[in-house]
Amino acid sequence: MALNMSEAEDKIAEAAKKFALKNARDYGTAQASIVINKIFAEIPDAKKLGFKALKAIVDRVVGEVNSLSKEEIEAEAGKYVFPEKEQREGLPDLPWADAGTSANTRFAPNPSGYLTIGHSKIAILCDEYSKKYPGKFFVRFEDTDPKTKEPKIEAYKAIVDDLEWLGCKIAGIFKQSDRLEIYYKYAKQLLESGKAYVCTCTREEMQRNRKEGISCACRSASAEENLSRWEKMQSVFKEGEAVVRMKTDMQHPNPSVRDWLMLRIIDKSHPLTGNKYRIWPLYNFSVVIDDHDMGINLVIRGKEHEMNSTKQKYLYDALGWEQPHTLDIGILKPSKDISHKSDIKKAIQEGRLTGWDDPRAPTVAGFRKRGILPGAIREYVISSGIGKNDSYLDIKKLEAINRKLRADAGVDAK
RNA sequence: GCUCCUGUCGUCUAGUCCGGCCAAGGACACGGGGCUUUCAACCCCGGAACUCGGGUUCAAAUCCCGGCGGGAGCACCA
Repeated sequence: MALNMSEAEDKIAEAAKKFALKNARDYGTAQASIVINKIFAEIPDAKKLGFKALKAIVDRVVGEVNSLSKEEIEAEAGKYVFPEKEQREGLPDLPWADAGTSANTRFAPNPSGYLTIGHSKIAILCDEYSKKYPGKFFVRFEDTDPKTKEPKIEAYKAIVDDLEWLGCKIAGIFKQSDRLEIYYKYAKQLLESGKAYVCTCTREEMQRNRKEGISCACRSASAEENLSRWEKMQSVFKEGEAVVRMKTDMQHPNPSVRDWLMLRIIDKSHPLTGNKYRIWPLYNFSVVIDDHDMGINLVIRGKEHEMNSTKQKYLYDALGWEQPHTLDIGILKPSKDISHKSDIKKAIQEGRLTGWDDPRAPTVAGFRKRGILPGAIREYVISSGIGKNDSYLDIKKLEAINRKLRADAGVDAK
C-alpha cells in the first residue's frame, strides 16, 4: 500500500498531522471530523481524493496523535505556525462597489430639533462610506411640510454644527424648500407624459378607492386636462381639493403603494419661503428628484424607509433613472425609556432634562457636554455595524471607547 | 389583518451572500488574580451564545421547509 501513496496523499497526511496536533493541543484529544473540515477548507485537492480515502488517512493520523503524550503534542505542535483569526477593521465593503467606485451619500434630516445618537449613526455611516469610497457627503434638509412638521429656524444651524463637530465632511447643504421649482418642473413633465395625474377626489373617496383597488375618473384624464388642473392648483383649488398622484398599480398588495401622492396643497406660511409657494412635494417624490439631481448613488437610511423603495421604483422607472443602492439600517435607540426624539422633548418639558444639550440627554449636544469625544461616537457607530436589527446604546461601551481615546490623546494627562 | 424585514455570549456585534480554516471570534459588562496607600484606570486569566423543529450533505450558525419571537410599513409625515 505504502508504495502506491501518491503525492497528494502525502500532502494530506502531513496536513492532517498538523491540524490534529493543534486540535489535540487545544482540546485534549483530536477529533477526526474537525481535522477533515480543516483539510477540505485548506487543500482543494482533498476533494479529488474522495471522502472515504481521506477519512482513512485522517483516522490513522488522528489515532497516532492521540496516542502521544501531552508534552509530545505540545512539542510537535510548536513546530507549526497557526495563523490568528483575522478581525475585520472598520465598515464592511459594499458588495456592488469596485476599486473605482465613489460613494455619494446624503443625510436628510427634518429640521425640527437637535441630532440624537440615532441620527448621528446614519450621518456618520454616510460620511464614512463617502470617505471609504471617495465621494461626496451632502446634507439635505427635508422641510416640505410647514404644517405638521414645521421647520425650526435654529435647527438648520444646530444640525450642521453637530455634524461638523462629529467630524463629517460636508460637501454641500441643500434645503428642499429652495427647490420647489425643480419639483414643479418634473411634476409637469410627468403630467404631460401621462405618468402622473391630478386627483380631485375627496380624501375619503381616495382612501376607499385605494383600499379597494379602484381607479377613479381622474386617473384617465387627458394630459391637457391634467395640465390645466395643475395650473388651478396654484391658486384656484383649496387645500385638500386636489393632489398630484403617481400612476403605479392599483392592484398592488400594499394599498399605500397604489397611486401614491406626489404633491399636495398646504396653505400655511413656511418659515423660510413665506407664502411664495403653496404646492409642496411629499417625501417620496422630492427624495427621488433630489437623490438623482445630486448624484446620490448610496442611500443610507433608517430601515423604516425600506418600503419606500417599492414606491419610488415607479418614479425612477417613469423618469428613466437608475435607482441608487441602499443600506437600510437598524435604529440605534438611546435607552429603553428614551427611545425617540419626542421622549427627549417630553423630558425637557417636564424638567427632567434641562435642554437638548443636557449632559444626560442622548443627543450629540448632550454627549459633547458630557465630555464624549466625537471620535468615540464614530468608533462606537462603526463597531455597531450596518445590520438591520434595532439596538440600544451601550453607554458603558461608549464610555470605555471614550476613556481609551482620551488617554491616547492625553486629554486627561496629569 | 395585509405587505416586508429580522433572530449568534448578559449587552453591542463578526461570521451567513459563495456550507468545511467556527467544538463560533472581538468589544463592553461580569468573576478571579496582578499593580496601586485606597478607588478608578491599566495588565493577565476565566465563565458565557448560533430561537425551535424537520430536511439536504461526508460536513449546516451558514442552504431549503415549517413553527415561535421581535420590528417596520399600510398618512394629503419624513
